Amino acid sequence: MTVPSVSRRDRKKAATRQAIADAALQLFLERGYDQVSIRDIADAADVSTATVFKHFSGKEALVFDQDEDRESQLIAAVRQRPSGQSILDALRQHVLDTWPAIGAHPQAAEFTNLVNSTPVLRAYAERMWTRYTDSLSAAIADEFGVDHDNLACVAIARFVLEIPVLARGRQDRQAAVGALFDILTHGWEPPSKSPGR
Amino acid sequence: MTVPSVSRRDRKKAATRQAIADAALQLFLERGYDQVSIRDIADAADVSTATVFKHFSGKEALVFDQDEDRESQLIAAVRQRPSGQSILDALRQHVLDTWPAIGAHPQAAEFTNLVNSTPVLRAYAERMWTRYTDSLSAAIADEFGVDHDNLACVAIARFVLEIPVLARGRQDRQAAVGALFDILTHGWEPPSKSPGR
DNA sequence: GTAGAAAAGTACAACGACTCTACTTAGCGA
DNA sequence: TCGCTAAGTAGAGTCGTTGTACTTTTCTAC
Repeated sequence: MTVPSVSRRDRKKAATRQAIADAALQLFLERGYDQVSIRDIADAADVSTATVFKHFSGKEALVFDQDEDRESQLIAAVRQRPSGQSILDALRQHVLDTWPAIGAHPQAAEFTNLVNSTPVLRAYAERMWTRYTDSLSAAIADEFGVDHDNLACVAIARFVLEIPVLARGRQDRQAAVGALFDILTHGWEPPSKSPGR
Repeated sequence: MTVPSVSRRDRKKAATRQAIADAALQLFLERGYDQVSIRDIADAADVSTATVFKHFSGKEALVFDQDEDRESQLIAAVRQRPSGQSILDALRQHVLDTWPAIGAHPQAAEFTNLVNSTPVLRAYAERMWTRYTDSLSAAIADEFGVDHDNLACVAIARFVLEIPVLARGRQDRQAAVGALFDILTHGWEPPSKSPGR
């Protein structure tokens, strides 16, 4: 797939990064996040601790390796949506489309468990999404020709970005995403008792 | 006002806590959050660093001193609402009622500026609210007799708790809170161009 | 009042995340 | 072949935070 690395240097750099990420993930899954120090990871990957921080901004970033460019995809989904489609529908479709890939990991279950059972990782994961509130709301505001800090735009951006967080861990994520977008589209309705969970 | 401290010990304890919080706030406002170490604060308050952590769970908690018991108030607003009032209306009223007190600080402007210009503090402030998602959603679910992890209940709890975050820094917070609750009640509507900001 | 429990505070050492500086090494381009 | 640059290393240092063992203060019960 994506192998734009031409030079040997870039290849080696990527290899080092990968070695660190792999070592980190394995150790985290084995012992738990708090029971693994940066030094442990550096030793396992056979690099110095300084090198770890050359590749990753902090310990939490080691867990969420391929953070990718969610931001640009998000903006594109709004800007390049089919004419006539509402922004909320475009975002709903985008979330439904790009999401299965994330759960396709080999050790998805253990990984989810690791994140959910480590408070600092839960917090980091939530921030990964809400970090894009500003750029998403700016894109939405542009579509309507209003100020970037328009309250309705900031609000819907934030609410939409909460949806992945809320849907995580649900048995039927597709249905959950749909229900959450319905709340934003039509307003909240009290739950019905019978269908339960 | 609230002076339930009877014993001298409790009074002294509260005094040292206050001394630490005061010293911390002053230093933070003077130099900025990152330019002040725990040792600086401890020295200014004439206590040891260990004492600082006896009173506050971490450096960020020094900024948000009177965190109070927002949680119990929130639950009470749902549980003890007037009969016939919807949960969303009860929460809207609760937010509108209990909020002016927070902005009544003497150095409110500088304080807001401090928080907004320090990423770690922004993150902490957001988490202060969303931390109560679980208990609020449980209370809401109880009102309807559904499971605690009912999606609609978790979602509305989370969205409501985002409202204070979204309304912070707005010129007319009351109006902002109202508009945000309207989104949750009736669904999102695209912004109109003319009224602008 | 005084003894002793209980809590607040201190000094000090330690750990882990992270940064900085100066140095070495390896790939790249001429 | 000769630098230039970027990757990596070693090692010391800062800072937040915790744990341990000790002193001081206050409360309580005799």
